[in-house]
Amino acid sequence: MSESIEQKCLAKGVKLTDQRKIIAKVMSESQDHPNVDELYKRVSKVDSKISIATVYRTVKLFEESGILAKHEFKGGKARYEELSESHHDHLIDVKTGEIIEFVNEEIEILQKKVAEKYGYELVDHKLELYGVKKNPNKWKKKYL
Amino acid sequence: MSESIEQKCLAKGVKLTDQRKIIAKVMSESQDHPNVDELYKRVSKVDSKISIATVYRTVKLFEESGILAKHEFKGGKARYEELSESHHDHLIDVKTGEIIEFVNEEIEILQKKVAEKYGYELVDHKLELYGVKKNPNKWKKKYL
DNA sequence: GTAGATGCAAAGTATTTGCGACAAG
DNA sequence: CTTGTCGCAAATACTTTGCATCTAC
Repeated sequence: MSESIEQKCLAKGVKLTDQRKIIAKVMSESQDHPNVDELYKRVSKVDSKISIATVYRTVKLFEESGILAKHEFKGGKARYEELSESHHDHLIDVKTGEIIEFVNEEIEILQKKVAEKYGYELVDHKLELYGVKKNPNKWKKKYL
Repeated sequence: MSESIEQKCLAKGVKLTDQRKIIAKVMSESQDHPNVDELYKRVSKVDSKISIATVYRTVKLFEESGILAKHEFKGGKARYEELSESHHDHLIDVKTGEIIEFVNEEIEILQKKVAEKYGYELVDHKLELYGVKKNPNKWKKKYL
């Protein structure tokens, strides 16, 4: 396993309070991409006295410290996930909201090239694919 | 030139009021990607009685009708642009906020492939590159 | 001990909506 | 005519902030 969020905080000089430890732990254990409300709910189960203001302040701090990634998917609330060493992008199922993480090195390279073509150094990017699940049972159509 | 926004409204059965005509015209003439506030300002110059609620309602309607594209660039307000037949993505200068439109067919194809790999049909996507302008005057560094 | 963090409630920002008056087809 | 739109102000949703208190280092 890689560095824990707590370790990252120490490394970046981010003061480790009880609240931050709890939020860090909850995020670490989250396999999905919770929004602040959802995160607040999960955190509240551990310590019900933590305020939502602290959750907002903490995710912002963690994001600025490169510990969490913030995503603003189409028409939804901001969602967060732990930033890992391996970069990935997202494929969102528009019907179910399910999120699939994927890596595509070719696209990464092409993005860099596009930026360079215009005289820019790529510092960040956002790639989101929105799709609907293909029906593998084509035969069903025959009965409609 | 391609179809005007007014023509598209007729084609889609969107009722053409004076307010919508003005908003359509202002958007057509905008070469940038205005947010609602900015659009409201421009529209107000033509008819100061138009309310911002109407501007919000109209851009939403136009977006749903496939007439305008809505963008939610990092940490900013939603911005709009006229949807043209030629799809493009955006490269955003993180220092100046300048937006460069680009087309990259290779990336488009790869995106489709990624979606297919996971059993999805791509219905939409968002690709935003964030960059800083490279300094072409490398010599400057010598004097720092 | 002190700079910075927290909880609370209030304020901010962006956007949506209820409603009576009004206008397009 | 009738259905949908407009302007207005109030409401909503999400996020930030001022302030007094508390805590990690």
